[in-house]
Amino acid sequence: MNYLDTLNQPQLEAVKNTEGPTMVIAGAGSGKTRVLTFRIAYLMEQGVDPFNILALTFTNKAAKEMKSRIAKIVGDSEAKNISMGTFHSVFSRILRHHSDKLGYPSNFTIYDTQDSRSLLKAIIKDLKLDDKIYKSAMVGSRISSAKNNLISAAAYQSNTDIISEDRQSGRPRLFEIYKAYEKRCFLAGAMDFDDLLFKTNVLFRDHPEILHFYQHKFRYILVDEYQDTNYSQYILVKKLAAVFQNICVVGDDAQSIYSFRGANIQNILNFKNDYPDYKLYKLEQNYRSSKTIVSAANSVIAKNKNQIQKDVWTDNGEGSKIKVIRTLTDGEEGKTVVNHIYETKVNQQANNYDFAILYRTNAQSRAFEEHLRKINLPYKIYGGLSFYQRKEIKDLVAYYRLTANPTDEEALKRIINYPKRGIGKTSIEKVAVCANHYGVSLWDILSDSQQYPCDIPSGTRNKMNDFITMIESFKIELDKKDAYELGAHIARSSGILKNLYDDKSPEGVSRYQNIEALLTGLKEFVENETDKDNIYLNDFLMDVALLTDADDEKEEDKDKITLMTIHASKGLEFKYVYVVGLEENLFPSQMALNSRSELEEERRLFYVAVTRAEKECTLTYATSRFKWGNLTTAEPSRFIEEIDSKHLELSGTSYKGGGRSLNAVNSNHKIVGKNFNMPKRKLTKMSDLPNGVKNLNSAKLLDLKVGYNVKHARYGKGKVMALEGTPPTKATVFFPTHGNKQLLLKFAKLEVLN
DNA sequence: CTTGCAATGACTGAT
DNA sequence: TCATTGCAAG
Repeated sequence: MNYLDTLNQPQLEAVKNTEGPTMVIAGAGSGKTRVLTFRIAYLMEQGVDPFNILALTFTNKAAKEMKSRIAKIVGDSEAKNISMGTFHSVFSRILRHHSDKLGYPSNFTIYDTQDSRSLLKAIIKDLKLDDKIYKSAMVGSRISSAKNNLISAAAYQSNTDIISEDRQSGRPRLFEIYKAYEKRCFLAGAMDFDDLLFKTNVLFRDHPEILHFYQHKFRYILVDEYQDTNYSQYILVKKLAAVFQNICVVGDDAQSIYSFRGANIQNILNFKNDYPDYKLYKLEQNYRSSKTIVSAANSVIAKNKNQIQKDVWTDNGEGSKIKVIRTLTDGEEGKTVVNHIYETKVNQQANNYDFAILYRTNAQSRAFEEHLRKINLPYKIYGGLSFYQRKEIKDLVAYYRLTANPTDEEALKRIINYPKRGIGKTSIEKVAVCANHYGVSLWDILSDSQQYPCDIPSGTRNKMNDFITMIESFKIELDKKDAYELGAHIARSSGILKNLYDDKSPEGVSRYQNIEALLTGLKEFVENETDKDNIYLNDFLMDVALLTDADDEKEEDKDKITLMTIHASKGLEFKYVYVVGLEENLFPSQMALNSRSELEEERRLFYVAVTRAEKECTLTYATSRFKWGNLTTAEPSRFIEEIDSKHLELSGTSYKGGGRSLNAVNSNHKIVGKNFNMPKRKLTKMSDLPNGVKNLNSAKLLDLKVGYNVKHARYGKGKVMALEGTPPTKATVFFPTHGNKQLLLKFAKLEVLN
């Protein structure tokens, strides 16, 4: 069957009308990704060269998936030539080609948020400003939003509105910080996330021939999640599309949830002004969710004033009502949701990957983790501290970064005394003062003491020289050894591996394992890249700053329950969705209660959350919750009341059996029910669990039945004779060599052989 | 310069 | 609650 036959009328038209400006307004679950994918495949079938296609997606993962789907239609070798990825990754690649035009090295470093904050702190200190008033996070977001609006440090300083804003907020010297930050980043050969877009704009502005080249290269441009683009991104797209105007933007104004990082919902609303002869397609049929869910979501989003008129509907079944569950504490919320998941899993024969727990803030994940661990349900947390943000990983990567780009100030500061080599704070401070004085990088001061004399005691000077020599010895290998060889060499020679190996604490062991994992990743990276003969460390560094956990999902992580923020869940779908922490001041967030527009964004966020669900959506809240260590009381979120009450489960069976009392909601949806009487069970603290228990084939353990053959690390093979508890927590296992043994499943690390 | 303990402030969201 | 920062003592 032709893939086009699977599309409905508006989808098909959106795919086949390939020429000229096009806007696709795609309601939640309306097959937006399919349209994008098929449109690209169709373009190629019409003879368009993949080199001429640019597709900007919201995550690297989305790009990867889309590419492989396109490859299935048009073939691998063709698909891989499409320029597809996030704004940041696509434009960082372009910048690497032309960085000399901006005075940057081609292997410039990408500073992540941590690096950027740390540099800001240093600058605030240098300028002798009060770090209580000039908080790095505050200053950082101010600079970020300036960049996203294409305002350079110089422009910032001469913008009277901005300057008076800063004066009024008591931070008149903010522009000085911005100036110093811009300069220090440049000296370090580093760009932050916003620079990747900002500098590309500068490149296109100052070098028309380069812009011209890309305007003609990218004859067909597609932008996903257009509602979440900021001004900087908007201008980039507009410039690139100016010649051929074959621009197709896809989005949903109702799902615009990133205004905090500069996204401008007006971009989608103004498309018609930018391209008056544009074609508009509306995808309104939802294929994802039940009627109840679609209708409930619609009833909520209708409360927003500012939106493009559309009518999302579905042919799917009615589905079950949306459950609202009240609990007394956040801990109980965790337990209730996890038990609910367990029962649904058993009753509906569902997979782990069918479930998602969505929350407003990362800090909420804890209670759920704790209970999921307790009954051995495998889960995966997205967001929060990603693998690449862990200290030990950042340390090793800092060695790589410094090797590739010695002027990288943040990398240098991070590792010059790690592992300890006797170069302390005061010495580094001295070097920093010198660097400022000469207007060069820290590395220049360290490596050229003749040209940049700096009063440092000879003992310390020697240690510094040793460090410099070491980094330089790595540098020589940059294009001799491949990424894995050099990476492993650095890990060994720097002393990091030994340092962590000697640390026998549980944290130390896990750090060592993480380093090993990074090296394994490097190896895979080298082996998977088949296009080139050799993969060097630079290739790896190129986008390591842009990688997130979601981007390299491991095979063993596939069948796990998903825990993530609602922001991170955009574009995903799950059979069973739990939206938790529905409390005033949490969701909607306290910070969003000041203005209508902020509250509307929270509401869109809630809309996104509910529309992730296919079959069932459950809303929970706790009447009290720990915040910063003390208990605070909470009111249910206004969003619960905003759902048309006919879709809510007012009372009844959200639980089966156990004779527990059920939550009840009266017709005014004031929640009057009692909390559950939870089965009493000794609680095990997370810290009590042995290392590595978390992921240990717990999926299989759940389904353990009497008669199964299992394997125990010490006793060998055995047979399950009896089980206790639902879910099973304890098992009696007969081992031919040791007889009957009572085992706690949590600890026994049984391997299921059936 | 390093170590260990007390004080402190952070919880929106993320490429 | 937890992780980072500041300070005093070795």
